[in-house]
Amino acid sequence: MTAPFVQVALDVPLDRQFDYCAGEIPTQVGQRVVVPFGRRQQVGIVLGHSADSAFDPARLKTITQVLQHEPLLDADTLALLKFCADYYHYPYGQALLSALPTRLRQTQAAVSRKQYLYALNELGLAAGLDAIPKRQAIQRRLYSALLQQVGQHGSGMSEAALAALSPSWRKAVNALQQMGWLTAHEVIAGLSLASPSTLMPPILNPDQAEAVTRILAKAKEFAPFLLHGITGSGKTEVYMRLIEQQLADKPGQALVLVPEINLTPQLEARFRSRLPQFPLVSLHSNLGESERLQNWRLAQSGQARIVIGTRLSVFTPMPHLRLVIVDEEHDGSYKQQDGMRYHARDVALVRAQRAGVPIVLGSATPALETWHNAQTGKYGLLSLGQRAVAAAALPQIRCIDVTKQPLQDGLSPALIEAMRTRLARGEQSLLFINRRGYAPVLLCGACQWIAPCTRCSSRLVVHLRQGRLRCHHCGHEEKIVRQCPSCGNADLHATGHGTQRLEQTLAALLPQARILRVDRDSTRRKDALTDMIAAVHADEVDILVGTQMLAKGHDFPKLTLVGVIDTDSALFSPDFRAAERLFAQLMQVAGRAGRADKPGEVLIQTAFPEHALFNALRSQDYAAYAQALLQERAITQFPPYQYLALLKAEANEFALVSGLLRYAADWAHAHGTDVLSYEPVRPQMERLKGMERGQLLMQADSRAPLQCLLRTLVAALREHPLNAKVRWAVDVDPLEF
DNA sequence: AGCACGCCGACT
DNA sequence: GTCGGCGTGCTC
Repeated sequence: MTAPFVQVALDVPLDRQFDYCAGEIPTQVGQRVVVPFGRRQQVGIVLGHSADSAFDPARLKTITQVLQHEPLLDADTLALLKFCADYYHYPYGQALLSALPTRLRQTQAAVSRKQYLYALNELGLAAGLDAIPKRQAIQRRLYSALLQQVGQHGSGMSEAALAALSPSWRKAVNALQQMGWLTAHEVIAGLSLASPSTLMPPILNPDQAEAVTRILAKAKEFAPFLLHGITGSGKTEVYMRLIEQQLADKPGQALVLVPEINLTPQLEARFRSRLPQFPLVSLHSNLGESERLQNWRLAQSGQARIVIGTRLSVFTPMPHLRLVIVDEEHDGSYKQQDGMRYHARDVALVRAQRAGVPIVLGSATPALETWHNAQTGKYGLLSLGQRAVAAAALPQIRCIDVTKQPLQDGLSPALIEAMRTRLARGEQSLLFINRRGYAPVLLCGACQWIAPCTRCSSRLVVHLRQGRLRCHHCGHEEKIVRQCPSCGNADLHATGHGTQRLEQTLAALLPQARILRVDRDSTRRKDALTDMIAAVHADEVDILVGTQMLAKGHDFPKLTLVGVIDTDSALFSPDFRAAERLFAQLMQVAGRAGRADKPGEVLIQTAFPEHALFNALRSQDYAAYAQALLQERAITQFPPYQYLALLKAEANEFALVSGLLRYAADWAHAHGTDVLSYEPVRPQMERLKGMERGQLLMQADSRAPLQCLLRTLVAALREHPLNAKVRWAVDVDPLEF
C-alpha cells in the first residue's frame, strides 16, 4: 500500500517539512525529488510517508519528479544531520541540503563528466624534461610532476591534481598529448587502482606501536582517542596503520578529516602511495563540482574505501564506516562560521559514536576541551613522545626582550644578527608576522586622527606599494590621503609594521638577501603559493616574510631560523581563547625550524619574556601549559567547564539589533532555568560591512538546560516581528566572539 | 531565502 | 500618467 502523502524537506529557512501528494512513482525515504514550491520548482529530500496530512488536502501539490535512479541518503546520514540541525538550532531541511554536493541541490538530474588520470608514456619518458623549451614553464612543471609519479605506482595524476599546479593546465596537457607523450586513462574519478606499494612500511617506535595497539583493542566499538604528538612525531604513520587494519576486512571505510588548508594534496599523496590497495577520494573546496559529486558518490556507494576531506565531508554518507580520524583537531577551520555553525570535530565524535567505531583526534596542541576530556578519562590519551625522525632535534626557543633592545624598524639587533648568520651559512630564515600590508594604521601627527573604515569599526591598513588604504574586514579600498581630513595637516604617518614594511626594511638591512613575502596579497594569484613554496625548496629564497599561512604544514629542510615579530596583543586579548590559539600557533611555527640534520632556532620578540606562555613554549611543554590554562578556565567559569551559546544579530540600524537582543535577553531571563544569560553587548567589531552588530551570551554548566532554553528562544525569535529586519543566528559552542 | 503583491515618489 | 522603491506575507 503506498501512502498518499509524502513529507519533503526543502532548502528554506522554515523549520518544518512540507506535505505533497505522492505521484505515480513511489518514493522512498532519503530519495531526492523535485517539487513545486510557491512559484518555482525546488529540490527536496523525502523524509516520510503518511495516510493523512494536517495541511488542507485540497491545496496540496503533487511531486513533480522522483529522481529514482539515484542512490538514497541512508538513514544514518539523515539521523546525523537531524541531530546536528537540533543541536545547532538550524532548520533540518537546510542542514540536509547544504550537506549535499551543489550538483545535487539543483533540479536537474545529476550527471557527472568522465574523469581521466594522466600519465607519461614511454615516449614521454624517453623525451626528458629538456625536450620542452624553457619558456613553456607550465608544460615543464606538469612534466616534472608527472615524472615524480612514474616510479611510484603508475597511477597517474587526476585533473584536480594537475589543476592545482596551474590554472592553464589543460592547454599544457593538450600540448603534451599532441606530442604523443601523455596517456589518459578513463577512471572512476579518484579511484586509483594501483599495485601494492613495494616500499616497506617504516618500523614503528614504541609510542607509535602502543598507540596502534591500544586503539585496535577497541576496533569494533565507539572509542575516542587523543593522539598527542608534536610535528615529526609520526602521527600520520599511526593513522595509516590503523586504516590498514580497520579496512583489512573487505567493505570497511575510513574517514579522515583535515583542516581547510592547501595541505590536503600532500596528505592525499602520502596515503595513496602507502595504501594503494584502498581506493581513495578527497573532498575539498578546490574540487570542481563534477569531481566533487563523483567522489561523494564513490564514498556513498562504498567504492571509495578512504575519504580525505575538509569539514563538510564529515556528513558524507559512508555505509561501511570503520574508523574516523580528525587530524589537527584543534584547528579553528573545523568550525563552520555561517549557515549551520557546526564543529566538524564534534560532529565527527557524534558520528563515530552512532556508528560504533573508534575515532582518533590528532594534534600537537589539542583544544583545551579535548585535552580536558583526555585528562578526565573520557578519551583515551596516547602520547607520541619522541620525534620519529631520529636526527631531528627540537628547535631551541628564546625570547628577545624588546624593552631592553633598541628596535630598528621593529627588528631587534639579536634577530637581525641571527638572520645574518643564516645568510652567511646559506640557510633560510622565516619571519612570522601576523599583519599583512605595509602599516596597520595611518595616523595624523597633529590631531591623532586615524584613517577609519566607512563600513566597519576598524582601521584602514596602509598598502604603500598600491598607494591604497584597505579594510581587511570588508575589502573597502581608497586612495591614501595626503592631508588629514580632520585638521588639514599634511603630517600623516604610516604607523606600525606589516609584512610589506618588514620586507622593505629587510631589503635595506640585508641587501644581498633574496626575500620572499608570503601573505594573502602576494598569493592572490591562483597557483602563487605553490610557486613560492617551490622557490623555497629550490633554494631561491634566503628570508621568508609571512603571515600564519606559512605556519602550517610545509617542510623546508634548509630553514633553521624562525623569528616571531609581534604577538603581544594576543597575550592580553579579551578573547579567552587567545592564549590557547597563540600557543598552538607558536608551537606550529616552531615546528618549521630545523628539520633533518640542522638544528633550528626560534626567536620571539616580546615585551613580556617571562610570560607563562613563553616559558611553556621554551620547554615545549604543552601539558603543563594546558593545565595552567584549564585552572584559569575553571576559576573564570569558561569552557570546558561551562557550555556557551551566542546569539549573534546584525541589521542596518543598531536599534533593530538592540530590540531583538533585548527581547531575547528578557526571554532568557524568564525561561532559562539553570542558564546564566548576560546582557546584550557589542562585539569587538561593532560594525561590519555596513551592518550594526550585537550579541547575547548564554552559559550553563551542562548542555541540557542551554539546549532547552535555545529551543524555545529560537522558536520565539522566528515569530518575533523583528525577525524580518534583523539577521540573527545561534552559535552553539562558539569559537569566536 | 525567494518571489509575489502593494502602495507612494521622479521620470519618458 | 508609468517605472520602481522596498515593506509584508506566503510557500505544502
